[in-house]
Amino acid sequence: MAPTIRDIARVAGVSVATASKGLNGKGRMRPETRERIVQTARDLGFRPNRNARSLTSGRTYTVGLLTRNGYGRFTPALLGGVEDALSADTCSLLLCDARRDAVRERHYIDALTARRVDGLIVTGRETDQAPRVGRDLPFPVVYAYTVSADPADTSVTVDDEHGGRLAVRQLTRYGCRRIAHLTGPPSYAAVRDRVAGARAALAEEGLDLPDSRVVYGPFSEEMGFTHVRRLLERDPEIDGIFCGNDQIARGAADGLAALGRRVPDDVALVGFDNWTLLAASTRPALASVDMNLYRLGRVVGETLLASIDGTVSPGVSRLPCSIAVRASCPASTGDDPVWASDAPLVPDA
Amino acid sequence: MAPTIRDIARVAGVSVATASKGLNGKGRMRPETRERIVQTARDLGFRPNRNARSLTSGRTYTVGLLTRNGYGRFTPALLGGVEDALSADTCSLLLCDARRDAVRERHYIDALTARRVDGLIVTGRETDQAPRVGRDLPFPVVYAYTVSADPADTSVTVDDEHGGRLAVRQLTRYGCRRIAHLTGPPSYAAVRDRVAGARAALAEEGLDLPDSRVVYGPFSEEMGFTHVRRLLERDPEIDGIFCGNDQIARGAADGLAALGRRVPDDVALVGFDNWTLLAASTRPALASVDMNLYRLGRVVGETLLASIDGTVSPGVSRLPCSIAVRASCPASTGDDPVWASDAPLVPDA
DNA sequence: TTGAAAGCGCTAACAG
DNA sequence: CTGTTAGCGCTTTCAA
Repeated sequence: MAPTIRDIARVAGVSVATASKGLNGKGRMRPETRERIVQTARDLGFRPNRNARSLTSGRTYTVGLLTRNGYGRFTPALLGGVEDALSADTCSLLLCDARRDAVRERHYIDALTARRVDGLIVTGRETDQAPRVGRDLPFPVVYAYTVSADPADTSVTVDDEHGGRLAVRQLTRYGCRRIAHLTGPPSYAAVRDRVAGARAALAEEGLDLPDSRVVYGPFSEEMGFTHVRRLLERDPEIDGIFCGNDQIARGAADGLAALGRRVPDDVALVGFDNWTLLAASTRPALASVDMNLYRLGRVVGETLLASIDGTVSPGVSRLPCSIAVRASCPASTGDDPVWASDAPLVPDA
Repeated sequence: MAPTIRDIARVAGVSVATASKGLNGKGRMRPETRERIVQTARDLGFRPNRNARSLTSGRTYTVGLLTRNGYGRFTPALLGGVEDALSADTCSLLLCDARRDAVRERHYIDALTARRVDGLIVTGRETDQAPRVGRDLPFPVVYAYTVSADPADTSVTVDDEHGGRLAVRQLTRYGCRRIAHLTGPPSYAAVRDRVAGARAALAEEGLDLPDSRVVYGPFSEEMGFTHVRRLLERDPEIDGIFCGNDQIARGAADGLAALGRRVPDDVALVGFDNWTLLAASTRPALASVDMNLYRLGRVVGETLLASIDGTVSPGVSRLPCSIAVRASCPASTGDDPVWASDAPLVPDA
């Protein structure tokens, strides 16, 4: 059995209360007494039972992380940020995966409640609004990446519109004038937001993105490969393509190569996600918008800690993206591309 | 404040002890009393405090998951399996990422000890032997994927040698006779084991894999792309390549295309990892060895539960791989490829 | 069938 | 400066 504070007290020849104070640096006592207590604890390998402590303190220093639909490619970076933010307050993370199942989700909420978590982070694979996780929960909740449908909740997500802007700006700075967009299903809020951002950035330059140059499809290489050909057949003047994610961009790069078009000289390419594994392996390497998920995680963690402290900040906040410049759309000279100062400490998969 | 069992007792008009028994279905009591207690608990939204309960029961129904070097591509599937296995015992997962830092690791071990976890799973990105996580820990530990250097510990990992065998068998069944191997750095145990498996399977057919046809390099597309060319220049008779992972295989596929060699007609290709996102997008789609990480996770979870129950099973156990057959090395007719019956419920990133 | 009391490991208010 | 006492929420003998 692990030693308890009573063992420490007995061996150190003091009362339990004194042992407690000694170990926690509270109260006043003779330095030698404290030293003796601490030393005894060390000798016996004493680890105070946090569960017991939380009984009186009311705080468990534990927060739940509920993912609604599995661990995706985005989860690791986010998780890293969350963990770093929480570790500032020595909070631990309790992991739950609801797997798109409302019953499972309810079950996990109950389990977390029974464990008296100090707070909860809810995450999901899409930025779309999702139903809130429950009502009148006995702890604060922060939605990460996914956004709660209830504006009274606190959500922190990515500014996809800004991402779209960045992508297009990179293309126009490189010199592209006739830009197309290959992207995912318009049912995704992220897809719609990126289109809006792209259009806004083009408008600033007096350019446009007509519907004829926007293609929606699955988020796959196949999609990029197939549609880049159709696009260029219909409109051979296209000189830049903003792709909705890196897989599409990779497919487009391969498709352009098959057509004999050079990247970026004939057609420049910008992807989205900055999924290094894919982006850096593409020939040429893909410039790509980075959602800064590590930072998102940090902000989410900090926001939750603030909520636990009672500082409430309801509503949706959207964090800006940055762009990783690579050969598929190099920086124009003398122009500083926006690039995250806080690069992820956690490399992506 | 959340209602306590005292509130239930008071409202239901019984003693705390009776309330406890009533809620837990223990002891004997008049059915109507029990019903009243349960109903009261429901009405007040009572959630028994598990931390308080664990004080007396000694079990926290919480296990730690310590990853030694970040969440990789392999983590999600493994995690899913672990979670499923543990949820059978309603255990929760406490997540920690040591980030290759011994101090961090020690810190997390202490934190988990203070939380009185019932057990610990240690995982890492490589199958290589790694130093054990600590000695005389007050809970059982199971190493997952990574293997503890101490044979007295319990480790569950992948049978890479078997994976190598499967890959080569797929190639020879398709008809390949002159096989080469493009793989990662030989410093990885996985790399060495796969080579050994490949050689063993070839020997069974009276074939061999001379050193001249084995190329070690980084686990990257670049590597596959570059070296497939060199390999075929030196030895144009090669008709099958076993690649150490899917990235290398993808690079090799692209390289072969650039050389004008058809896959699989001229050269068949088998990858490793069955990373669907990559393998299915390659043209042609990649046949690939699957490590069944979801199942590994399940077995790890079950092993840990067994250890907690006192059933000790020290040593290293290695789970077999399976192979996902795709166009780059199709199945020969009438031959049943080995394919996992327990496909991952958790799709990969 | 029910309840009083003790105790799990720890903290905190109050005396000594 | 140190110890006694009470109590956090729950379980578990043991009496009534």
